Amino acid sequence: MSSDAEPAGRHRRATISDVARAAGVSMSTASVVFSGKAPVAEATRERVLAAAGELGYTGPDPRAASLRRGRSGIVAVAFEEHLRTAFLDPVKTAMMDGLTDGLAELGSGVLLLRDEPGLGPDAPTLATAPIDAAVLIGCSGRMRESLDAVLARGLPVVVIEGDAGDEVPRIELDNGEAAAQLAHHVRALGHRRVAVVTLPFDAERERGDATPERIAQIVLPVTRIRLQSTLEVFPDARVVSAGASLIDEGVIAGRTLFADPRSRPTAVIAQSDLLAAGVIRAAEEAGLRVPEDVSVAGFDGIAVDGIGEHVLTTAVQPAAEKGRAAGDAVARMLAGEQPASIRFTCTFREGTTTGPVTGAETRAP
Amino acid sequence: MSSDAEPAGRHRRATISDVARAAGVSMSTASVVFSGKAPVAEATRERVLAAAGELGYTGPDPRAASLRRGRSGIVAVAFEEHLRTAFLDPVKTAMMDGLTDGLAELGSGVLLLRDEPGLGPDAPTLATAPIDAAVLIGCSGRMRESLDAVLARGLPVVVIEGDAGDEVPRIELDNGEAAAQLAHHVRALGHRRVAVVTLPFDAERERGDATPERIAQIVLPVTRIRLQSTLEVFPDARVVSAGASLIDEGVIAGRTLFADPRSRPTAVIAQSDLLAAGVIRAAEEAGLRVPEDVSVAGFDGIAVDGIGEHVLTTAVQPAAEKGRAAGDAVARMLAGEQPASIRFTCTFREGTTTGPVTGAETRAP
DNA sequence: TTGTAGGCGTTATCAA
DNA sequence: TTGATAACGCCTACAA
Repeated sequence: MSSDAEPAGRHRRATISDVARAAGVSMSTASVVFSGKAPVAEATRERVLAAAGELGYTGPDPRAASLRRGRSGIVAVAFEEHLRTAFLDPVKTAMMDGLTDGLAELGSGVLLLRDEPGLGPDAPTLATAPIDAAVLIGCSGRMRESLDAVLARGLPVVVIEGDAGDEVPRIELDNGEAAAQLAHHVRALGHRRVAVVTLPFDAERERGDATPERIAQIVLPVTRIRLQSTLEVFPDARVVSAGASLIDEGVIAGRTLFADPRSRPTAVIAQSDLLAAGVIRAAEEAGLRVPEDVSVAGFDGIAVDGIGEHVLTTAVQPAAEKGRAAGDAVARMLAGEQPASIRFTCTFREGTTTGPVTGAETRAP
Repeated sequence: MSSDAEPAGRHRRATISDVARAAGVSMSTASVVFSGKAPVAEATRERVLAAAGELGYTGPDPRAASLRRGRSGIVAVAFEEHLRTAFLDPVKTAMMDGLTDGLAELGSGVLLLRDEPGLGPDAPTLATAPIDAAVLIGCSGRMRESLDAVLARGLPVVVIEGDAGDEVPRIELDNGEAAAQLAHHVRALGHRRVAVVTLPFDAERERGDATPERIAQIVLPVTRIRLQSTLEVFPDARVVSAGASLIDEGVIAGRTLFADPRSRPTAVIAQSDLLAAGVIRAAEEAGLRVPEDVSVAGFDGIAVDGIGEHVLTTAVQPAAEKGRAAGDAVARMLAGEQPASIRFTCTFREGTTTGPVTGAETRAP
C-alpha cells in the first residue's frame, strides 16, 4: 500500500513532506494549506487535506514550527510560593483569570512555574523552559536569580506586585495610598489603640508580634509598603504578622490581639480581607462585637465567606485588571515595544466592620 | 572587543556552534558540556563555559532541543471550565497541587489550557500546543472533540474524574460507594424526607429543582454517579441542582429547600462541602438549627470556612493524591507503558452536622 | 499558484 | 575524550 512498508504498529509519524508527496504537491504548498498564509487552489487544498487524513497527519509539529518561527506561544507565569498557596488566594486567582484571558488573546498559553529548584532534576525553569516571555508574581529577593536567567535569555519579563529593577515593567497597586486611606479612615473614627495584622514578611512566614528591627527588614514589597503607610498614621500600632493570607491565619493573629482584654486594640487593620475575616471571627470568639467593640478593616475587596452579614471596610483592588494588564504588557514587549509600568488604584469601600470608637475605649491609656 | 563586530544593540543570539568555535572545540563537545550526557575533560569544559560567558550564551535553545529530542517537557492540563472556576474549587486546587508536584518530578511543566475555542485566533489548544501529554479534568461530552485531537496526535492522555473511553487511563473516585455510604448514614439516623443538592448537571449549569427527565440526562459523570447512588437509598428525594460548587450556590439551593416550612427536608445531602456549607448557612438564616432541625452532609472533606464550629459530615477524598497519580500515569505512558485506571477511595467522616431525626419530624407525611 | 532550497539550533550516532 | 555529520520538521524567500 504505502511506499515504505510500515509494520502495522505505529511508526514514524507522518510529516508535511509525506503529505505533500502523497498529495502530489510540494512541501510549501502543503505547508500553506495548513498555515493559510497564502491562497491555495481549492482542488489542491482538498487533495492535501485528503492525503493528510489518509496518513493521519494532524497538522504541523508545534516543536518544529516553534523552532522555525522562533516563538513557542508559551508564556511562563512564575510564583514564588507553592502553587496551592497561590491559588488559595482569591486575589491571585482573579489575577490569573485576567492574565490567562489576556494571554489567550495574544495567542499564548500559560506555563505554570514555581521558582523552587530541586523538584525534578530537569524540571523546567525560567532558565530552560521553551517560553517567549515570563510574568513574575510577587517577585522579591528569592526570585532574583531566576529573573537574571530570563533576562540573560533576552526574554521579555513583566512583574506583578514586585520589584525587578527599573528595566522591567511593573504592574502594581497604589498600596501605599490605599493603606493610608484606610488608616486615616480608622483614625477619623477616633481610634488610637490600633493593631495591624500583616501579610508575611518573607518566605519564612514567621508569625506573631514584630519588632521594629523585623519590620525594617521586610522583604515582600506589598507587605512593606502597606505597613509603612499604616505606621505613618499610627506609629505606635502593634504589628502582628500572619503566616499567609488565610482566614485561619487571621484567627490566629486575632486571638493574639484579643488575648488580654486590657491591652486589646479598638481597631485592627488587616492587610488582606481574608485576614480581616479571621480577625472578625476571633473577635466574636472573644465575645467582642464588630464594630461596636472593635473595628476591623481589610484590603483587597474580594468576596469573603464566613463573616455573616458583615461588609468589610476595605480597599478594593482591580485584581483581574492587573492580570489583564500584565498580559497586554507581555504582548507589547513581544511586539518590540517597551511598555511603561502601570499602577492601579484601589477604591476605598466603607463597610459595616468599622465604626467610631466607643466612650469606654477612648479613655484607655 | 568581540571578534564579530556587534553594533551595540542586540544581535543574533549566540548559538552552541558559536560557542564551540570560540572555544576551539566541536559542536558536539560543547553540547555535551551543557547536557552533561558524556564525560568532558575539565579543561575543555572550562574553556567552553568561558566562551559561553563571553558570548552571552545562556544554554541550549529549548525549542531546538525539543525538536531534536522529540519532547518538549510540557504537559497540558485542560479544564472544561473557566480557569477561575477551576481554581475557586478547593478540590481542584489540591489536585493541581499534587499534579504539578508529580509532573515536576517527571521533569515536566504544566501548561494550563481551557477547552474553550474562540479566545485568541491562534491560542494554543490541545491540538496545537507543544506538549508531550495531556491531563483532562472533568472530561465530559464537550471535551470529546479536543480529546480526539490529542489522541490523533498520538499523545498520552490521562483523565481525572471523567470518561474518555476505555483506552484512556482514568483517575477517579469511588463516588458511588461514598455517596451511598453517606446516604445510608443519613437513613440510619431516621431521616426519610431528604433533599439532594447536586453539582451542575452540565455546562449549562442550570439551577433549581430537577425533574426525573433532567436527572436522566446528566452529563457530568461525578454529578450523575453520586446522585444515582443517593437516589437508590432515597428514591423520593427532592433534587435541587446548584450552578457551581460554591458556598453561595449552596445558600441559594438551601433557601429553595427551606422556603416552605411544611415541606422542608429533615436532611440535606449536598454533593460538595462548599454546597453543604451554603446549605447550613441558609438553614441558620431560616432559623433552623443544624443538626437538630436539619442534618446536612457534604462531600470532599476539604477545610471549609464560614460554618463556625461545625464539622461537616462528609466523604473525605484524597484530592492531592489524585493529582499525583495522574502525574505518575503520565510518566508511565511517556515511558511506553499503558497504566491501568486508578480508583481512589473516600473516607467517611461523621461530623457534627448530621444527627438523628427529631420526634416532631418523623411524624411528617 | 506552485516548486526549490536553505536554514532554524540541537543532539544522536558513529568513528577517530 | 573529542569531532564530523546527519537528521529533527517546518517555513519562507525566491524563482518559475
